[in-house]
Amino acid sequence: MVQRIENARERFGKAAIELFRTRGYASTTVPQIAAAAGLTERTFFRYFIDKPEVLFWRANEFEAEMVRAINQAADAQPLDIVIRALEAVGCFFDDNRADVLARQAVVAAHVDFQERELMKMRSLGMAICAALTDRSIEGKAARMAAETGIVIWRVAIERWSEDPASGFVHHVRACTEDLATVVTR
Amino acid sequence: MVQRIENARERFGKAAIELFRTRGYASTTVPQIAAAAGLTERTFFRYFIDKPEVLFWRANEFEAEMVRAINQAADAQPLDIVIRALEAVGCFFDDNRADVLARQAVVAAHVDFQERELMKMRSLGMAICAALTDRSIEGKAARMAAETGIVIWRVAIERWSEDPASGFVHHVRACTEDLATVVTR
DNA sequence: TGCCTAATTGTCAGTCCCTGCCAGTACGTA
DNA sequence: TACGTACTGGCAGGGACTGACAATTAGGCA
Repeated sequence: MVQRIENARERFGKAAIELFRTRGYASTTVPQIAAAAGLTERTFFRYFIDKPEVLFWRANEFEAEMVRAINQAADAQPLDIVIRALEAVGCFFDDNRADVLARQAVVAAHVDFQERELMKMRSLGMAICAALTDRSIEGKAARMAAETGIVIWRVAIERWSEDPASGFVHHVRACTEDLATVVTR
Repeated sequence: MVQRIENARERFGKAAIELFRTRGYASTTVPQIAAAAGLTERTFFRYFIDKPEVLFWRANEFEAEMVRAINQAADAQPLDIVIRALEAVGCFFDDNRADVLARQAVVAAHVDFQERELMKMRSLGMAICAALTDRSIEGKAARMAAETGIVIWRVAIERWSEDPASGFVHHVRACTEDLATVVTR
């Protein structure tokens, strides 16, 4: 009766995004997701701390990649290190454009997901800041570079979503330019 | 038996922050908050869309003040307009330091509140961006100035909380300096 | 082969958040 | 008086989430 399931996390994730897309977030219950994945509600809550987390567990892996990219980057000004790391990791978007857009559509349609996405962004910013200070970059500069990097990241993703022609790196650089223009006056 | 209550929102708010502070967020139930406020659970959910919102309903008033300050500001570069508005509105912090710190301690201690705070920040950023474009500031510059303003705002509040000596405006200006240093390299 | 342990899943009961619905009360207006 | 509007209480119920315990599987070891 009880048998071990391979890739339970992925199965929950795929079932959830499909149900959220077709029926909406609020009218999809956790038991429904579990049934579609061939598991139970109780098991769902063993893999995810709550309902929205089912769409965000990959973000943790992404954060680790960003930290690794910062550690491996050549010495430079703080913000340049962050931007290079963004460019290095961001190729994922160009390679998986369809999946990313589908997930973004679901996230954009439900407040619960937007809240969670903001928390992941915050976590990413703190991780970037910590990685910079580990490179013996002064605290205030590290913090500002991390926060600025998150802003560039967010706006670049937004523009990239609406522009099928240009790659992600292009938008990162364009955003950096716009930011510099606004800040230096 | 049923009598109209004056300032129900404020009563809920005060009762909630006191209970959250003493017993913690998770172990404080909505019926407990309602009882402490002399009202019922059902009425609580008529004033607040959910449990965390009881600590954030003032943020909406604050956002309106920011928009007003931007509308009334003299012509200048986009980011300067935002920063002047922050300085104009931010005196509230110096005037209510004790209350602000008490509320911040509760928010910092519970994830639910941090999520909600990030959403309010996002909403504030969008409102600032809209107010700037209403002043016929170009879209990309408005967006970047708004996002940058939010970063300055967040970091300035953080530093202000830990520094009883300096006023809020001082930290806004210091953050702006740090940001310019990081961006211009 | 058989036993033991750890890890995973299912089952069940229970708490809390939040909502819909109906009834009761206060207040203003005609 | 009659009526409408706004506010509140009470009750029932669904859905999110947790704790405790049982059942199954996988793997190590004698």
